[in-house]
Amino acid sequence: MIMKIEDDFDIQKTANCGQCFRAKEVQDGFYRFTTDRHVLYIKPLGDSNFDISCDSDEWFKVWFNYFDLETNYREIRTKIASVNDYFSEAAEFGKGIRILRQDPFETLISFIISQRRSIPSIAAAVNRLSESFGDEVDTEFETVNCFPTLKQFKGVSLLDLSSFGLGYRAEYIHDAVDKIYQGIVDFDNLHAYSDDSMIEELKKIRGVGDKVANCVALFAFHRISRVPIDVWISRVIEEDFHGRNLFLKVIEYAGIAQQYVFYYKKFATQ
DNA sequence: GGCCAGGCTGAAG
DNA sequence: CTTCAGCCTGGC
Repeated sequence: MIMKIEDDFDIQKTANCGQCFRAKEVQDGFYRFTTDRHVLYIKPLGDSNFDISCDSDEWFKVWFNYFDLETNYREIRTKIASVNDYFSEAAEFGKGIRILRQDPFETLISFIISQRRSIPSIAAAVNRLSESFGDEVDTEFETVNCFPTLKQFKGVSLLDLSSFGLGYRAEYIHDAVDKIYQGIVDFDNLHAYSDDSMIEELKKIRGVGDKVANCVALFAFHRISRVPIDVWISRVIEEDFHGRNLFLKVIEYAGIAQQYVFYYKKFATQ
């Protein structure tokens, strides 16, 4: 069906800006997104129209929220752009990016894997895990593997995990699954935590530090004032902001500003 | 072959 | 509190 979406919404940028690892361009301009057991094929048709593969019921139950369509990004982008020239250019370059509300467990495991690796290499590892341990869902075009659930990960030994080219991260994933399963990390209730206590709770997991914890807070729980500081954002603060953390100037939506800036620094200025 | 990548840990200053 | 080597593996 056709859906009209008037606000900033660029499928390609949203899929490729580094916040998610399983979104993919499939064919004929369609992008495939998956979350939980849902699969969506979506294609921009121009003039704010999008061809989507699901019905209106699923769209409003699942995807409207996933793409954060109730938030007015145009308004936020304009405010971010008004800070200085750098933010203005980054916001223009990243215009259309939306901060997804991804599945928390998938986000956690994906960003544990992400440390010291490139995006394609992260995506490959996440896909291998999905193909080996995740459920299969049939769509009208293909069979898609879901990201494995906590239960499915629980059934995988550390030894088996180690055979996935995850290196030292295999142990971190094993620890994450273990601590969530045992309730040492209160994962199911994280949505009720304040930003700071959420980060603290996540950091109980081995291999989860400030950066990964902030990615989970931002990309799964939509805590949009959180700014994950990776090497690219550090470089911006050093090289372009002269050591000042200018994200503080737009703290209410600093996470969105961060994503524009990350995308700009990594893909436009290299 | 050598070096480095979208971090974290643990040890030492 | 801050710094820094070492870590698995794949890609160049």
